Amino acid sequence: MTVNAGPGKREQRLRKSDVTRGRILDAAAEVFRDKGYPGARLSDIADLADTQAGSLYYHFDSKEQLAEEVLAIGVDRVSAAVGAATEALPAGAPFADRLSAAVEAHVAGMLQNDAYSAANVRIISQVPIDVRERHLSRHRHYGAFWRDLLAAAQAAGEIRADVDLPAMRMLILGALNWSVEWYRPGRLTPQEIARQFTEMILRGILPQSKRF
Amino acid sequence: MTVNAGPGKREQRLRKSDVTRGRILDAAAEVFRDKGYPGARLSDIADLADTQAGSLYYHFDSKEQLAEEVLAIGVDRVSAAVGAATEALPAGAPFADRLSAAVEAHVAGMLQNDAYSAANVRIISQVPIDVRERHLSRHRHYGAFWRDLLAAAQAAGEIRADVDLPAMRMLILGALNWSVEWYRPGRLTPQEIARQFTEMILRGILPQSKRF
DNA sequence: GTCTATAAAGAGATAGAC
DNA sequence: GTCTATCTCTTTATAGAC
Repeated sequence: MTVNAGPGKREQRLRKSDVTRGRILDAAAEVFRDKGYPGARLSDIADLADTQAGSLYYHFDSKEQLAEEVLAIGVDRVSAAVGAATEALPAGAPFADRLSAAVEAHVAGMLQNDAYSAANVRIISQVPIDVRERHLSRHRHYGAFWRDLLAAAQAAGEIRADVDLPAMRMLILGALNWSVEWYRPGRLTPQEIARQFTEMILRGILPQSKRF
Repeated sequence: MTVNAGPGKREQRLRKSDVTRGRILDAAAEVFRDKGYPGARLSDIADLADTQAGSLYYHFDSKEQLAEEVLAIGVDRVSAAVGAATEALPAGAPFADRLSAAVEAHVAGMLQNDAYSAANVRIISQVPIDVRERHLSRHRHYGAFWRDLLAAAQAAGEIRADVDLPAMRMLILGALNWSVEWYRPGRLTPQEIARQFTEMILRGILPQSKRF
């Protein structure tokens, strides 16, 4: 990061502009998550960020650009969290542990961290086509993490050979992403949800006696 | 159904009004599925139904009412299809068969039947609160089918006792509903997707040697 | 940098002719 | 029953004061 002479003080000091910009982005993520892209009004975002709709345009060019940044942050954060969680495991850790760590980090991103990752899954299919296209490379990057994780595991004999990996990836990510639609704080915690999901994916739900 | 003297001909004959109304509903389901509730314009729906935006109001009071009927039809149809598929099985059919039939019927509703059920999952979280509340009883009715199916199976020892049933229901329905977001005709057919999902849920993905 | 005011466009909904 | 025209309201975006 380049040193910045700054407005009076030393370097490092956050400019007021950046703070406000961040507050607006946070608000946008929350509103997008709750109302979707077309349903989110700039006035909703401004209200939540304690400013006026017109003032947003000092920091952002358009609603589209706001969505684009929320999308990027959302996938980057969940990607980083999931990557960090799996890389923290010992080198030769079994697939079951890797899956468990990845699932738990992804669920946390959806349900208990900031709103960016949940907003991402909510609005990705609703934003204008050009925004979605510019977002595609980041999206694929995260998809590749899962593809690689599963491919390595199947190659190592840790996933049955007859399991279709794309279907498995969609089952897992679908179940995780859908949690945004139904989860409300109360019964199961995000960690418990992650644990239950991981166990079902690994072992299935049949009792020993019925396994085939 | 009451006999209707009709406009000239005998009873039974579909009135022109009903045909048009149905065409508009079909169009609305498709547009809602593709653009979400706030993103769908009445002009989009009118275009697809080969009529004018203003003409919709002869058949429907408002955009909300249109959404309400699409929601109702969507859940009723998938509910009926899933119910029929499971009831077609022999009386004491094992849980694996019941689950397989239910999953296949639900996936078909999402991916290859008309657009109503897919529209339902796309807009349910986006419609005005009062629409959602009026829809709730139908939604719960379908939810109860799955709750009962899983509860009976666990009571009969066909699902491990330590599986959390609400989590299992959300895993299954999440994976199935999310297919609306990623599926494109091409590689796997809806039937193959259903089969892969069912197998993973029942058996998990570990090879025999790694099972625990 | 942020505000207020307002322009410009788009959406749902209504009116009245046919 | 459907169309065209239009009303009204909302929303994104811009302009200019402070």
